[in-house]
Amino acid sequence: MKGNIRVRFAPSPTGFLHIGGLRTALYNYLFAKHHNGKFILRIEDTDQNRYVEEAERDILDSLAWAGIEIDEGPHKKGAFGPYRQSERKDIYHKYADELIKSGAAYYAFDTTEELDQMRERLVKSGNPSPKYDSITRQSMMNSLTLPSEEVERRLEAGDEYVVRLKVPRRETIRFDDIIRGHVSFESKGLDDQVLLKSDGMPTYHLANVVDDHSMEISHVIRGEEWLSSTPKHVLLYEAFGWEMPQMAHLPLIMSPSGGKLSKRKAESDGISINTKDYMKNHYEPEALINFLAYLGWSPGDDSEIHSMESLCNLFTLDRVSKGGAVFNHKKLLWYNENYLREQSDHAIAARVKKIADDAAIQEADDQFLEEAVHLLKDRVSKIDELITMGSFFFHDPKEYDENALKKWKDDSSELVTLYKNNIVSLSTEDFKAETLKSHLEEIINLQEVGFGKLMMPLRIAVTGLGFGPDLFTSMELLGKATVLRRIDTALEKLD
RNA sequence: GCCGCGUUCGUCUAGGGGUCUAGGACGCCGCCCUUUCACGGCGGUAGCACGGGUUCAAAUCCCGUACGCGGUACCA
Repeated sequence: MKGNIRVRFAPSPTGFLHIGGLRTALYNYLFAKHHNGKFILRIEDTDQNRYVEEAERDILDSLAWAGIEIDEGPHKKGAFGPYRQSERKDIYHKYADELIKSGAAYYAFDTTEELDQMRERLVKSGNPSPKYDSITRQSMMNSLTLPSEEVERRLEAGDEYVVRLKVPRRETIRFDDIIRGHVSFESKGLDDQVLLKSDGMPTYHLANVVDDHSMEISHVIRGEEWLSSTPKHVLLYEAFGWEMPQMAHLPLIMSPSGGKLSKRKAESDGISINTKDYMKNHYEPEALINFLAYLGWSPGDDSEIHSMESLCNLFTLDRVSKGGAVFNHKKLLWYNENYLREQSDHAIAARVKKIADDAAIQEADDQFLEEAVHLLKDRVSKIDELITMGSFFFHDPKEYDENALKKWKDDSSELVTLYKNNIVSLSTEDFKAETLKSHLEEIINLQEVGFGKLMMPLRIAVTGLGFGPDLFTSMELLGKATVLRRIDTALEKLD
């Protein structure tokens, strides 16, 4: 790849950063870094109505959490600012004027009501997709139909107007997409897209072309939902006489039940849609990134686990697939387990202290916590599960797991009592996993029952659960006093 | 409806005319390990949407059909 690679991620601040948006950002970032290029963040805040105050902050936080570093953006000055479209209004106006002068665009004065009427009229006469096109515009109020004095008068009087792109009547528009190859559209299927809105803001179409050009963007990597408006952008580049950046339209992320991963769909499928939720729910950012990278792309070998750095090295656009990819939450969890397990007990313990809102854990002895983490971490998918599963290391069971209780049989009390009597005389130094286990074996042999007959009730008594880390090691960690106390309580409550 | 883009195991994917009785991963199932739950190890399950071409040969190329998705705004 020759020249300076510059790509941009251009979200509109209308809400929290969508997981699909994060993937688009990721692909842009990987592509940029692979080619030693720049990753630019541009805020596309041209829709005043949908603007959300906290959205920009959320985008920044989410990208930072994910490990995607911004080279230029609203908070990282570069030579091509400003990076917020709302701060570039005069630039768009200048270029809109240029288009009008060259005849590629025109003023239109139609009101919303008039447009509605036009559409209604066309639908009634059997046109299922009414357009403001080369035919329709002849019967509308615009600088193509109105006498120039009238246009002049209206503009001077401050009448509301929009600027529309004058789409040629019959023309085949072709372009090459890195992912999809040759793509072509007929101009007759396009309408005279509004370029400048009556509130003075540009639409996406104008703004994105002007900005990509003036920010010297080399590659536009965006979602497939933009594919069908690309011909309009082609027309714009042609009208300006600018070279168009290379285009790459990414496949969409789909919901397990089908369709674009929308808020509604995702929720009913039990999938979180905002990056923020993954942060809040303590996913490992590396896992999300790795998972997202593989959702629509693969390096072509059998590898699965890659750090961001490694992904940067491997990523190329020609290995992006064309079809939509279904979000597979179980695979995400699998990635999460991988990244969780490769961290040291020490590091995880420190993080657990931070995220736990349990005073007993926050104040726990580091050594003790680390040992607990060690016993637990192979059994959970996410770091927060460690806290719920390991709660018994810090608190006596308040209640006993309903499912586990099924294993508390008629003879359980008797067996547990025998075991208790057996270990009660153990000294603190002898209260070790191995010893605790051999004592249990002693009892079951004596009573001629299976291992589980005693082990399960004992587990319930000590932990309140029917599953978990190795019981004997856990008892050793808990210590004699705690274990005996819990056994007594259980005997009382469950007998 | 129209326009566009897609379609390999349930899911993510490898595959670019012969090496494909289609490879890997997640999931699921089984076995081993563990006298628990997991981890781990081993094995298994399952797929080229359909129909026509082209070719000695097609998952791979072409054309249709079906299905899916996207777009069709003074939203991005």
